[in-house]
Parts: sequence; C-alpha cells; structure tokens
Amino acid sequence: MSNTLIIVESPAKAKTIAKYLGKGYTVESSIGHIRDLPKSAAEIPEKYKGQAWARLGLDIEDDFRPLYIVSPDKRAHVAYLRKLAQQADEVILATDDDREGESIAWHLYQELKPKGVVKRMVFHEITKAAIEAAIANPRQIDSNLVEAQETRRALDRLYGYEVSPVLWRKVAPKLSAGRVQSVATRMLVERERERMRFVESQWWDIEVGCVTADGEGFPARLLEVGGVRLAQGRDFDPLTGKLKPDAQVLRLDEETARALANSLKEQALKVLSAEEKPFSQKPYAPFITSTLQQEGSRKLGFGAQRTMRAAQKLYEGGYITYMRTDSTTLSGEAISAARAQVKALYGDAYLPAQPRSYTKKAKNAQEAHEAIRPAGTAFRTPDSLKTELGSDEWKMYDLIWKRTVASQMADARGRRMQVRLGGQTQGGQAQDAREVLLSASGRSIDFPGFLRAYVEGRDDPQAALEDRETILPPLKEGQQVTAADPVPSGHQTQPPARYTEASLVQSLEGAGIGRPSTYASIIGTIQDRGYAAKKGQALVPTWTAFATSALLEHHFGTLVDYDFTAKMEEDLDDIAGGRQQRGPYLRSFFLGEGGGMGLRPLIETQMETIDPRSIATIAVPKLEGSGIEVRVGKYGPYLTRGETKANIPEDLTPDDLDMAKAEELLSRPSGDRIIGEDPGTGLAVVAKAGRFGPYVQIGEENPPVRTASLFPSDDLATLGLDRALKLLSLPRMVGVSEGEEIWAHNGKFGPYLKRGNDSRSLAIPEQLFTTSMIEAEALFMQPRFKGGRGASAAPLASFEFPDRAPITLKSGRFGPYLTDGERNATLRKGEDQSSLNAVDARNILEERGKEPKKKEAKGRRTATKASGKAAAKPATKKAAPKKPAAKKPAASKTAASAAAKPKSQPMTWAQLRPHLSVLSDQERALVTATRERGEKVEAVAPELGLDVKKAKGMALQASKKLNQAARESGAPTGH
DNA sequence: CAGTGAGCGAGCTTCCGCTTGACTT
Repeated sequence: MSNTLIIVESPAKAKTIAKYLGKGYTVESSIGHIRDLPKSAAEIPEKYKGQAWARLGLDIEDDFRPLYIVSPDKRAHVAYLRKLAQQADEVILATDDDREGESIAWHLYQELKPKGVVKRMVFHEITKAAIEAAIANPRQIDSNLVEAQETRRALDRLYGYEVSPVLWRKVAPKLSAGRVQSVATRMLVERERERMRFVESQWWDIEVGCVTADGEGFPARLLEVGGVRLAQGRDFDPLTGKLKPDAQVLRLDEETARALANSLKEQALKVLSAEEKPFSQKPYAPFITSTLQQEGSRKLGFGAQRTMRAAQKLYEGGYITYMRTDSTTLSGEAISAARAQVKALYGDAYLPAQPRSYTKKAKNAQEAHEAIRPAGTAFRTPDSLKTELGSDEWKMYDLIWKRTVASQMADARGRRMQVRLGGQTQGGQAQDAREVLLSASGRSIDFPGFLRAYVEGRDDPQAALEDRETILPPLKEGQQVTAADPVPSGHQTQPPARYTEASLVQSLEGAGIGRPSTYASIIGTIQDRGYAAKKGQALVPTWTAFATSALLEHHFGTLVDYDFTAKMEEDLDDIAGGRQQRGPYLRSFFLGEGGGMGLRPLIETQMETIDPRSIATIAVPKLEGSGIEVRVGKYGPYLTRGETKANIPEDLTPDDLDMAKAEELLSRPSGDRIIGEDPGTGLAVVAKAGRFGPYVQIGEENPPVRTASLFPSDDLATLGLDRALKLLSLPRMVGVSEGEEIWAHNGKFGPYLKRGNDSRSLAIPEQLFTTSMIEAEALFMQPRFKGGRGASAAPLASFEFPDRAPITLKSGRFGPYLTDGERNATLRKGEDQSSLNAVDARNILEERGKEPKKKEAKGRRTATKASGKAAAKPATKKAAPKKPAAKKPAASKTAASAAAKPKSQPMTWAQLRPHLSVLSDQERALVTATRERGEKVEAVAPELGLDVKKAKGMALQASKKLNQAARESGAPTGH
C-alpha cells in the first residue's frame, strides 16, 4: 500500500484533513515557517561568523543570497518531518495558497529532501470535497512566487536591520524601524500632531421640541435665521478655531442663542415640506481578521491579542474556521448552513432568494483561506455551546455566528423622513421678527432583515434597532405646529480622535500594510519599543515616537510613505509573475542601481549629517516662539528654556502640553523636590537630578550643607525622607585599623572602603551600611583588584589542558567570561557557567575568543568592505603579555610614538569647531569666547549671566562634549 | 551645572510573517 505524506501549516488543520482522508495518508504540519534568516549573532553558524554580511543574513555581494537556518525551536520538529518524508512514497506540500505558503513549501522541499514523488497542492476551504479536488489536481512549486517571498523577506530585513542602527546612534539604543511598525507609528504621530495643532471653539445651536395640534411631539433643529445658515462644527477651521473664511454662516454665542430660543417659544411653525424616502441596507460581509478585531473591540471590549487568543482556541477546538484571513468568501457548505439557520430561526421572510456572495477585496489581499465562520456543514448555535466554551470563547463564537448568519439574511428596509419647518421669531421692541428655518428628520424601520441578528458596533441588536428609529408623527405640507420648547445648547469642536487598536488595524489594512497574522503583534511591537502607550482604548504616541518619526520622515521619507508597502507589493507581484527579477530589484532598493532609492548610500550620508540634537528636539505648535523646547534625552522627555530644564511627566499626553502646562512644569524645574526636613539642621532635604545622576542634598543654598548620590536601586521620584537621610549619613566610619580610620564611601565608581591611601570596592551599595570591621579588614587583606587569588575574587573555575594554556572562568563587569590570558570570550545566554566543562570552555574560547580590544579611532568608511580579515585582526603585540597595551588610537603612526606619548593628542580647535552644534547656546558662547578669542572664563561668565563656578563646570562639560562629538564623527586624531 | 578611591575581556540591540506550545509569574 502506498504511503502519502501531506504537510499543511497548522496542526489543527492537519487533524481536520486527516479525518477526511482514509488510510495511506499521513497528515502533518510544518507549524508555520521552518527556516528563516538568523535573527541574532547567536544564530549565525560558525562558518559564516566572520563574514561582514552575516549580521544581515544576506550576502549583498553575492546577489543578496540569503542564509537560511532552521529556527532552533523547530529543529526537532523538522527532523521528525524529515524522517516521515524520507519514508513516504509521495509527499504533498499543502501549505497555504499564498506567497508565504509557497515559500514554506519550498523550504520544506529543501530541508526534508524527500525520497519519493513531491507534489504541491492548494485549497481554500477545508471541506472533504475541496481536499479531494486538490489532491486530484496537484501542481509544482511556483518558483517565481517563492522568489517574491524571498524578496519581501530580504527587503524587510534590510530595512529593519539597517535603519534601526541609525536610530540607535541618533535617538536611543534598542529602538527599531521597520516597513510596518514605522508607518504604524507615523500614523499615531500624525494624528497626535493634528490634535496638538487643534484649536477648539464653541458654538451654539437650538433644539426645538415641536408639538402638533394633536399633541404629538417631535424634535427639530434650528437651521437658518434670516436666511443665513447657523454655524456648526464643520464650519470651523481646526487649525485656528475660527470660522472658515468662505463660510457664510451665523455663529451663535450663548447670549444670542438664549435670546433666540426665547423669541421662538410658542411660535407657530408651518411645515414647508415633508419628504419620505425608502432605503435599504445590506448586511455586512462575514468576518476577516481585521473586522473581527474591530468588532471584538467595539462589542466586547477585547484588545486585538485577546480577540485572537479566543479565536485561536475556537479554531483549535474545531468550532470555527481559520482566524487569520483576508478573504470574505464563504464556502458553499457555509452558505447552505447559514441559510438553513436563517430559515429555522427567523423564517422564510428573512432569507433572500439567492445566496449572497462577498467579493470586495482588501488591498493586497491574498485570500488563501475562507472568511471566519462557524465550522462544519451545520452551524452549532451559541446556546448549544454555553457549557462547552470558556467565557471569552463563547462571546467570540456568538459574535462570529451572528455575523455569519446575518451575512446571509435579507436587507433591512425602512423609510427616511425629512421635514422642513418655517416660521418667525417673536418681534418686539428690541428687534424685529426674523424668518427661521428648522428641520426634523426621522427614520423608521419597516423590515429589520439582518439587523435582527447583527448590528455593527452594538452588543444588543434589539436595543440598537430601537435606537436607529426616530419616529416622526405624520406631517403634511402646510400643517401648523408649535415650537413648544426651544432649548439652546452649547457645543465644542472636537479634535480628531486618537487611534485605538482596532482603528489602527483598520487603517493599516486599508493601506495594505501588515498581514492578518501580524495585526495584533504590530500593536505589541510599537508598545514594547516605547513608541506608544495605551490610555484606555486609545493609543497615545510617546515623545520618542515623535523624534523617531520626524527622523524617518525628514531623512528616509520614502520608507515611511503610506504607499511604500503598496508599491512594494506591485513589484512583488511582478516578480511573482516573472516580469521582474529579485536581484535587480534588491540592488536598486539597497544599492541604488538603476536609479532606485539606494538605502545603503542613503544611510551612509544620513549617519554623517543627521544632527542628533535637532532630532531630539520636538516641534510643539503651542510652544512655538516661546523659547521653550521639548527634547527627548537619556532620562526621558524634558522641557528647556535657556538653562532651565524640567522633566515631562509620563502621564502628560503630547496634545495636553500647552504654554500654561509648560510654565507650570518649568516653575519647579528638573524635578527638584523637597522631601522633608533634616532633623539635625532643620534645613530642607531636596531630591535633585544632577550632572552625575540623581542625588539628595541638605539645604537649598549653594553650596549645600551636604550631598549624597542615590544608589542605582533608588528612584528619585519616590525617594522618602528616611532613605534620603540614610544616604546623607554617608560616609560612615567603620572603625580603626592599623592606626587608620576605615570609611565607607559612595563614590564615582560605586561603593568602596577607604583606609588612608588604600581603597577596596564593595560589591553591593547596601554594604556601605552593613560592612563590619572584621569584613572590612578581611577585604583589605585581599589584593586590590579582582582576578587575583583572593577568596572574594572567586575565580569561578579553571580548566587544565595537556596541549594548551589553562582556561579560567571569571566573573567580570559584563558577566562571566573565559580567558587564557591571551584571548577572552564572554558567555552567552544559554551557556550555563555552573555546568560548563573543559571541552565546552575550550570550544567557546577557540571559536569566538577575542584579543582584548584596544581603543581605536573610528575610521569606519573603509573598514567594512574591502579590508575583511586583514584589518579586523591587528597583529599581536610582542610586548610583555601582562602589561596592558597603551591606550592609544590605532590610527596613530607608529608604535614608537605610541610608547613615547601614551596619551592621545588633544584635538585641535579646527577639528572641534565643526561640532559646535552639539552644544547649548550658553556652552557655545563660552567655548568660542575662550578658544577663539582667548578670553578667560572669569571674564566671560558675567556677560552670560553665570557665576564663575558654574561657568567653569559648564566649560569643562562643553569641552568634553565637543571632543566626544569630534571622535565619533571619525575625525582623524593625528597631526 | 553636588563631589568622590582606580582601572578591568564587550557585545548586542533591530525587521516581517508563518505557526504553536513550553516556559515562568
């Protein structure tokens, strides 16, 4: 008997298909992609470690050849599949019928190396008939489609892994950029910018309760007075809060509105026109992933992740079809099942004569699956599953069931009534009577159709139906009514609403960005990276998002175009259709060949030209011209005005930052906070953020009575008085030893003990308070530095070898590492220091041991490409191995000069000058005065309104900053 | 710009899409 192996993507799907097929078939799953580019250094195979391109996983020089590895957590499963594949007579690759599915099939083919016949089959619904038809009509792997996927993968990698480092350099480490997340972030930022520019305004209108002669009431609204239309929200310019210049309208203020309402009271009105128009409404299409997430949010209040988790459970339990889809198509069996249920539950009147089909495609839809619907040939009703399902799952099933059934129900039908009423205000002494025009509209539903089962955005269809009706009494032209109860009401124009998870997904989908399988995780990513935070349902972009988005918009505009993905998709379609080639496309995109965007050269220029300081400064319209700036810094966002700084609290959203708020924050600058009173002196204890980090001080005068740095575990914002006083009690005298006092200090490099001219570091700051005399003396018995034979230095392990120098495991600043005196290797995560044996130690050190790095000037421009190995490994120095190499830029000319002048040459003013932009105005003024005009700090300080001490500190800092900027820009350090 | 005792192995961060458990809290 022959033996056929069918491989699909999802285990749940495999189970279902196995049920349809008889003996001779084994159905297994790949569980998604099985191979990918290495995602970090740890995943790069040894063989490629040294290659410059290995970090990308794409060999640029070799036609962007990808380096694929089986993901570590997939190895066992792939081995299992390989075994099955090699035993099978026939292997059918039945992954999804889309770009990614085709690629998975190809990777399976490559990795499993089947012995027998290999075929490819596809299907779009999981029914017995569909599967059998697919088996009967196999095809081959479409290599063009695979190429298109590979191109997509490469482009995303190049974008993500090349642009992110620009952000690390110019904004903050660990940030990220990507084709999808950067556009998503930009959407949030642009919406928030609209809100920040928004100027709100007030307007009034008048609701009039009217009554007919028969005493029937209905609501109407005042439209016009004296032939002029009343202003409404849309007549105001959101940027100025003023009426749009071309709006020929009357704006009511409160006083006029009240007067007008009074003058309308009990006035007679005449019906000028009464129109009635029938309307009908079609049901919504069955769910796809994005609409499921939207309705999950609107009706159930679920976030995207929660919706998907519930749907996944339902799918695995066989209750619904696949939940990651962009197709609204229902299979034949689903349509029959839905129609049967409509008939049974609502009757023939609710069943349209013909089944409905939904064909409107989302942008870039791939349509590998059905719509999301209850599974099977007969839908189980939610009621029948009440006891079977968990709470979230049941609600989700109920939602899906209703939407699916409703999608096969009849249109809703009803009538809209539009009534115009005319009259006059009461004339009097103050003013003449004026013509007024009012309108009333009604809506009645004659036949609810699908609305009986499902109303979008509403939990309870019955209540929603009632809301949708506004019944007007029968009104005829010429009929008289009375304006019984005119009520003025005030309104404010509203800024555009922030995105929610659901509306962001909707916008992304609308632009064809992201895929059903990633919508939920996109939201997770932008929050994880600190680009957005949730506030209730709303996604609020952070100041970091503003800085990042501005950088990308100004310097990589094409990449954050809302159309970027759409254009890419067109090209990918061309590649899939054989009209374009992967290689030239990527060369054009990355290298700029043939006039393409040329990402790499662009990054090279931008790395040099982007000014981090201006990128960190965020434009806030409401603060324009005030001299107040918003910046994102290492410790978060802050405000500056001249030299005054103030942190921006986390819970302040960007659109709430106006002049008043800024003044308030700046009036208590940089988080200076009085914690309490020092019982010893009666002076205030103040928490401050200083040049060297957070600290507390006693007294508000300058100089303070005493200061103390916080420990890393302390939080400036929450530090209490007791703790502050404890810190201020340092240094502590531990005792007297060898005729000298031992003191415990908290210093620049952390906690330490001092005895005369000798010192020892402590491991933990808290030991400053606890170390006893005995412990202190024991510590001074030990050698000064770690790595010696002392017990506390703890050489963690040592391995001896017959044929090489011994290797020791040490604990260092960056965690445990191995060394043989020549080369060192830090342990990576996953390498357990306690279970390490000699063989492991040797392997690790020999594989990736590195000679201690010497400080090197950054001449990056040439390093990457041409010089590979030769430049990467400087020749070992012949000097005595124990002695550390002199700190000396590698760019210096000779070893002799290095020995003669162990310190690097100071930079010349000419070298420093181009970097003046990194300084603040005051710093710049100081530095130019002293270095360019040779003036003394003492002389310049008064002109700048600084006291001399402050100015000297500032000048020192400024000089450091300048030097650093010059070094980082790769300026040569010689001559 | 609060002021303090020296000097020791860096290396990694990051993308988008396709899929589930296996982990710990």
